[in-house]
Amino acid sequence: MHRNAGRVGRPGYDRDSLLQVAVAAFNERGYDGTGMEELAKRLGLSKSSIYHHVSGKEELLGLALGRALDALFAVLDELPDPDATATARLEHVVHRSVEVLAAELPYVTLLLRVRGNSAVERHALDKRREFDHRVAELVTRAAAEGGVRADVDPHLTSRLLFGTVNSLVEWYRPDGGLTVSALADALTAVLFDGLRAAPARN
Amino acid sequence: MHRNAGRVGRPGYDRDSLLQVAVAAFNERGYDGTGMEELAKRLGLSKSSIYHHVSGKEELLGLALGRALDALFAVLDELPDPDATATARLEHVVHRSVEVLAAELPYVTLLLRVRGNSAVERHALDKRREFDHRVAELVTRAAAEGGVRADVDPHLTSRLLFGTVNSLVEWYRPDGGLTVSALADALTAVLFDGLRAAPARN
DNA sequence: CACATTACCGAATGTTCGGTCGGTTAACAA
DNA sequence: TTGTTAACCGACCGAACATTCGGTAATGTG
Repeated sequence: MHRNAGRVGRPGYDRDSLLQVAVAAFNERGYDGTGMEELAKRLGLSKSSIYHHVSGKEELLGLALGRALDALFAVLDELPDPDATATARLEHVVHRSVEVLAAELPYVTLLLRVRGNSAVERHALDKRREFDHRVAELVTRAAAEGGVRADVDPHLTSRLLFGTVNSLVEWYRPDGGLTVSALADALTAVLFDGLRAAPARN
Repeated sequence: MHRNAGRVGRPGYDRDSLLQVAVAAFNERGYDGTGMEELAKRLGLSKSSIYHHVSGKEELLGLALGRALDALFAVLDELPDPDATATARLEHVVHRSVEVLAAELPYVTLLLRVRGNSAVERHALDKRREFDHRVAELVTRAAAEGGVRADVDPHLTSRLLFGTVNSLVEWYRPDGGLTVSALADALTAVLFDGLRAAPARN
């Protein structure tokens, strides 16, 4: 829990392990519903000691949201196979997003609950909109090349797609016997080939 | 806004229109992030006047959650065509849930964000679990009769299904040019027949 | 051992929170 | 106009809130 080995001075928390505990609390009680007292109790620290590590509650939130956003944008920036169709690339982005969501579950969970009550939150919302926009572009290209059904608007498709992906944070727990890759496979299978489909046909 | 015509005494808010304003505020800033002062400002009332209509903030929440839950459970209790397959019934429940979600959007939105910080919230969570359980049963029966792909676990299917439906509250707005029935049709089409599918084949 | 460095704590700050209370104001009915 | 009913308000309360500050405790290093 306390992991700052190899440094000078009295040992104790580093920012990352502190952040981990804080984010867990934020996710359980909500950011506004979590007091610094509650964080202190979980950390086994006094309230005032937290301010030695971070400037305040809001910085904790900012660090968490930044981590989630970085991980998600990294998926979009993975350089695609130059020969791949937009449809294949879309499928890849969905698949990888599920993996990232699972790997950074608490941070992404917090990100998806932000409402815009402060500058930090509004910045995160802006970034999310940028992400959505880039996915919608990809869907549009996939629809144009005929890889995705034409009777549904690409923007709607994009929202359904990532609505489903994002909804995973509401129930998925990595220790529940369902592996990340199995989950990602099932999700892409259902979304791309349908619930009614016989074993896939790609 | 003030609608209590035909009664005796000084006119003013009734509980329903008050609730409507409160729930809108809760959805914008979060329940914990919304103070009674903020509610008073939106209502054009003083803080203390709110307590003339409801016992407190928590009753407001309880009324809203109850309304959402009643609407959702009513869908499950709609008596099915006795000849219908479980698959058809499942599709109907999904379709109707989208309609209810749209009709009671602010209340359902609030319901889906509850974290369990109080007795009222925990009761709502219990009810939601009951709802999920009844849907999962339906999926299991649909899978048993071969109407739904067998290579995905029914519980997972159920979660993906309602994950997608519930994610609508994050973006759907009834005034956005997309009608409820068009939305429900697109959603059921994508989920049951897949994103890749040519026009349906049921 | 002493020194620098880092981690931590108790007590207090001003502010905001949800909620209470006694009294006033506006409507309708008689 | 008077009585009844319901709606509303300003002032206030204790508790919880995030944050500050002066000081103390534990470590690695010389």
